[in-house]
Amino acid sequence: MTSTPLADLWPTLPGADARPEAAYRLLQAAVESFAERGFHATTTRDIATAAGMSPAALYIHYQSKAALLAEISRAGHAATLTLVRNAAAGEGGPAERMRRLVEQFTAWHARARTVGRVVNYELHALPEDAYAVVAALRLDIEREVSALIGAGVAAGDFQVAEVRTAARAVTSLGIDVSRWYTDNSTETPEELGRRYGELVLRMLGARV
Amino acid sequence: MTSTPLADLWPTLPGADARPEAAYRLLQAAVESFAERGFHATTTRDIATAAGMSPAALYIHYQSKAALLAEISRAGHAATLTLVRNAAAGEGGPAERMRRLVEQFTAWHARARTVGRVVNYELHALPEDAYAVVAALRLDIEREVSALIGAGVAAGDFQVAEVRTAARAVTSLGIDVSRWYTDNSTETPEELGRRYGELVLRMLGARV
DNA sequence: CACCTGACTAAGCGCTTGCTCAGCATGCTG
DNA sequence: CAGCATGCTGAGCAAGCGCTTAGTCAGGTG
Repeated sequence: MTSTPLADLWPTLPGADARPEAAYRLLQAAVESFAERGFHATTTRDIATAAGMSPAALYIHYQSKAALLAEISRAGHAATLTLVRNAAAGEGGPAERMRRLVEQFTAWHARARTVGRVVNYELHALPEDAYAVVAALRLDIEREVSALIGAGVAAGDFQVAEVRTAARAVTSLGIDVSRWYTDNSTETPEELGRRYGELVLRMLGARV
Repeated sequence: MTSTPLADLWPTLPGADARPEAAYRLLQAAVESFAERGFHATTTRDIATAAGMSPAALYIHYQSKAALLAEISRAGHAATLTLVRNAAAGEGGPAERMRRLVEQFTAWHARARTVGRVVNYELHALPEDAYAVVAALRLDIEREVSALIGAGVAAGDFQVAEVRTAARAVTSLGIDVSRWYTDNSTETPEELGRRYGELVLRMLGARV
């Protein structure tokens, strides 16, 4: 049972970057398992069994268990950065763009919470080179949010004492959603996004 | 190198609930290791070596590796609940009490970030009975925050659409601090607490 | 038909894991 | 002094780990 929009991250249709259906099933199984039990508590047998194959088949599609994690983390971070960039670069003033950013950032972390957990809470298990790639993406995300808050302050739309602290708070709220959101949560991802958008604008001192 | 105030959680001085110095050293080593690598990536040899003994010595003081985790999680949650209760029950109106709660909650998650990480991100590794104990404490913490927000709304001091969502946001901000705060962070735990207190009051629509 | 390729499995290797146990030193008690 | 409890170690066991290897089989190509 998953509500993770994995197809958004890894195209299943034939194409340049398409991968065999078996490789896709392994990714899906790894995401669910890493999210539920963590990387180190997940065995290659868990992943392979959930994907309907023997453990050896995993190594035809991926170099190692860590390579699977690296691929999930990279794609998840890339998708998040794209989402943030699109929202921040859209139409409207800083407040309108920030509202859209928080709405989508929050909804994504609720909807794709399994990917979100792997992305945010399994960083320490990444091999060094994969971590470097991902750390750069995280920095870009943080900078994008900081820049938008800075623009709002410059325009007189926001009032914050410290831009970096405010940016931390905004991203924190979204990231932590992937930790606590469950299938039983009464709010839909979109409802939660709208409410968080409202809370964040007030937090930033926006005149609404 | 730790700035975790472990002595607050487990008394080292002689007394009713005092434990041998060796048991305390094991706790300290386990907290650091679980926080940095996670429960499953930590070996009993890691913990024992960091505490300056052989792996076998661990089992004189604790039944298992999981029992160590359970003790850390229980004590950490109990301390957090006490902190929240004291802040919420202090002097002043809802806004003043909420400011104090957020300041202390935030500062604790920055100062004791290693304990905080174990408390918030290693729940899935807890044995079932230990998890039940801890889940009850978490519910109490959430209820305490919700009640304070509810009191503020009733008094006309806060304006929030959904008390539960607002409570989630408030606790989320504090919890997530233990994920990102590091020794290199420029803000002291107390500074961060004050800034977060300010942000939260605005988020709750307090007239400040 | 023979031949090849690519996806896959059964079996298992070398190693690490959590944990146990026999034995040793220390220091308290009668 | 003997006797014993306490805190600990060195050695190592059974189980489970990530990953490899040899081989199977379906399907495409000449």
